[in-house]
Amino acid sequence: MAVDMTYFAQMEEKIPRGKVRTRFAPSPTGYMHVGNLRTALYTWLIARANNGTFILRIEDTDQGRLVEGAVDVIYRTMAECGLTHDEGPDVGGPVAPYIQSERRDTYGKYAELLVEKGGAYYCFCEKSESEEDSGDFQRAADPCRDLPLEEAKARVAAGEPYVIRQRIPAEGSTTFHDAIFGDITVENSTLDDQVLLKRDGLPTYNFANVIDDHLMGITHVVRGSEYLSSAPKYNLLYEAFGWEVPTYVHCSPVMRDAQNKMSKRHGDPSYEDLKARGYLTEAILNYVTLLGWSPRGEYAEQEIFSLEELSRIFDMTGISKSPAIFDIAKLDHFNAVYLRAMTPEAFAEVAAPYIRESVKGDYDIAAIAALLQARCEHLTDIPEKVDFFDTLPEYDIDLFTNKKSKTNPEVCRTMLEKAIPMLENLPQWDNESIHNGLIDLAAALEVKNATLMWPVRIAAAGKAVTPGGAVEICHILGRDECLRRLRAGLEKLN
RNA sequence: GGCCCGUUGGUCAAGAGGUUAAGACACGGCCCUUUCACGGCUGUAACAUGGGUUCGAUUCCCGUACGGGUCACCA
Repeated sequence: MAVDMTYFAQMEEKIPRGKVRTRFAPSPTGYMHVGNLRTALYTWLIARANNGTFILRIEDTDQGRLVEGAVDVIYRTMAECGLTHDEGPDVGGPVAPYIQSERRDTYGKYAELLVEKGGAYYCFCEKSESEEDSGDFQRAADPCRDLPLEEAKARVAAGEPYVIRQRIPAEGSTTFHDAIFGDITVENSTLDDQVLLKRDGLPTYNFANVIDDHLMGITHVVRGSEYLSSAPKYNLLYEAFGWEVPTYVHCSPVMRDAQNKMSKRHGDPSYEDLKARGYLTEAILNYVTLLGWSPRGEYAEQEIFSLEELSRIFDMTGISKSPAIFDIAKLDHFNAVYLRAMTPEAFAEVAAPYIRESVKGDYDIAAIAALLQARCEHLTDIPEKVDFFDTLPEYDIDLFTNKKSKTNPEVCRTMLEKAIPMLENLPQWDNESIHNGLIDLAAALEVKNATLMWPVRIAAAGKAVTPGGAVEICHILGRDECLRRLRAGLEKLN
């Protein structure tokens, strides 16, 4: 059988060269795990930091695991995060198609090419499950390994079922280089003659990966460290084809605790879950980037980075070798930092829907948002904090007692008796007027500010802890509602 | 079990053969203050372990322990 070399030559010609090219190649399983997101992020950053090209490839060879709508989740998440791709199924590109199921024919051709080159062989053995864990692993001496090629081809032609296996050298060792882990050497005798092309004619994941990465001109292969052990086989494959080996960048996993990866099974949050829990995309990306990577040089002390900034300074040598435990408390901190850094207007805009969850009344939403900005770590904290605006909660008279403010029910009664007429007669109902009115009153009464402020705030809000103090709450409530509540509080004290 | 990888405070982490071993989160204290926050200051807390090499190792080498990964016609 003559192998059609023009096909391969054409494929080679299409490969773009001279620029860094990276790819994110998810299987469409329906979720963007935090670990996946981080891999996508690092992959994208490597491309951007090197003025390279970032490619999205969908690896859907496992038909059994397909999940409806899963590809959309990927597109949506990538777009939302700003991880724009230059080539992909939706935008096309010079080495299309970018969906593995549409590249099916290619793999078989390359598998046969590899057989011709001696790097693989036809295997007719039945798969055996029996000899699985027989203690120490010994590479099975496959009888088909030494079958004369002509004979093997004849059996193939006769319709006998077969797989194509990689021919691993029996002796020697293989060394490959990883950008993070350095040189790693393994004995070839510990490597398996892995299946490249399955009985059904479809490629195995490892094989499809090598073929696609080469044909797409990928220069940096970024992936999880679970593939570290199979990397030597990849190397051997590239060598057998006579192809240039890409730079490997293996990333250690994101863990939920010291011994388990983050996983959906354990209920660990995906990107979408985090969004639903009130985290900002920017905060998630910033935190996730730093989980397993740290900047060097002049940026070594910096922790807050925009994606744009990262895309300029990201340096893959800062990726760490050891696994990192995901710490939600630290994410909380990043989220809080991002919330506080927003302009009041921008914050009001994102906070409004959450405020509206519990505030239906006709209140100044922007004013409420202003109180919230420094006081929440998640947007989802908001509804509970502002629930007192619509309805004054039932509250206990004990709330009027506060040691630090030097208040007790009697004192509070006096304070409210004095505050109510003053507030009734205030010429203006704004923060400054209310503030001055109360401060002046406290001075006139010769009590500390807190002694007066405390009962006013308690009566106005009915809660021990509120976003904002007496002044702001009175203002937002409006004079009528505020006075109604203060009178009710006084009533309670009488 | 074989092979591969990893191990700096509770967490993320910087770091270098000689440092008072950064910084951030969390935690404690203080200040500010109209509650709570924000902000400011401050404190507790770490080089897994045993051998080498060296004048000197947390840093380099070897072993051990612990943890992870991998050993599919899954990806």
